[in-house]
Amino acid sequence: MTDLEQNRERLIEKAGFSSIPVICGPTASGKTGLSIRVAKETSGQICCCDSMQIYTHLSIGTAKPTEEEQAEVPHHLIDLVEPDVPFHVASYLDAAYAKIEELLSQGVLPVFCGGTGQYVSALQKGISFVAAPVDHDLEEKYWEEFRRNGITQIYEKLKAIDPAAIEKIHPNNTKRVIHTLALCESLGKTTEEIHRSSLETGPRFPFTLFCISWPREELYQRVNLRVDQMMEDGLLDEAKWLYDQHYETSVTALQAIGYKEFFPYFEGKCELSESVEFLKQHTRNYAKRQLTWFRHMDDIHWIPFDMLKDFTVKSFI
RNA sequence: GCCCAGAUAGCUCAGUCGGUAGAGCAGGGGACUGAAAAUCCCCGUGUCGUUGGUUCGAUUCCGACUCUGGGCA
Repeated sequence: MTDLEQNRERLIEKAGFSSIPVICGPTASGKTGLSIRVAKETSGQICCCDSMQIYTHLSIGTAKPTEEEQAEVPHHLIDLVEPDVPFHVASYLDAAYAKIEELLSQGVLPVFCGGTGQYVSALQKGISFVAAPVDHDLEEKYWEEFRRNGITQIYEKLKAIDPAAIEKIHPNNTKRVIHTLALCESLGKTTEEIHRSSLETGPRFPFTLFCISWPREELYQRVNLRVDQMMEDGLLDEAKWLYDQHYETSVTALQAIGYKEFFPYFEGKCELSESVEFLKQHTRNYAKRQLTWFRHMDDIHWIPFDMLKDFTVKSFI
């Protein structure tokens, strides 16, 4: 019996459902509200699946569930680390699997909710990341080389040790070229070998994915309105706080949409209204990229916006 | 009222020494195995303001008109 089958039986026995629901959707699609309803319907608790809500202090801009929402249903996998602590998919998976175990031991169904396609996908596919992290110095060495000589030699080097990887990575994608090269060198394997072994164990738990869908125009309107609401809720102070930390530029939290857009304003380089427009713009762009992830995921159930209020999860899980 | 500069893609603008045009952004599509709210790839027909003239041919040159900036009264 595989891990997946065993865990499915445990899930049924402990929580009364045969799979873990995952509420996906682009930003501002209504995931939080739906996940709370699903959690209530199943007496479950919510596990966030979001690469920015895991940071403390970043709350308004990341659309983290509010205190009131968290009071309705317990939320997990948010506020895991300070904004300057490195965090990534592998760290997320460790935390997620631990939390699932914890909830199951209490007989509680985890209800996942989030918009980070990479995290959702890693859960769904059951990707195992090897414990040894990539040699940071090695990666830094290649960045240094890139700054001196450009990407060509680095790209050729990757081509020599992993010709198949080249097929999938565009030379302009510096970040990925360098990371892949450092990864292959650190592990002494090709990406194909790394991918194969990462999928050997298969999915740990059965997940059932849902995605909320809106007509594009309406979704963008919702994004614009939500940004205005965030401003009323005090986003600017939160962004100022982050700015004032003067973290190193490599800190991931500084990439969060809803913060970086205000930095030029704090530096007197643009008007506040311009920052707000950029923020709306970037959020819309992001929503589109999220949809690309979800559209191409296997076995995902689409919930049209006008079916949202009648949606119940029981028949699916 | 006069003078000057503009008017070209949804926006900002480039360009065509006369042979019907292209960048950035926006928008659309896509990729994604330790930064992923990141990073990267692909997609450009639009009465070239209106109207006369010159010309085989005008978005391009010339005139008038309209509108928008700026200046002078």
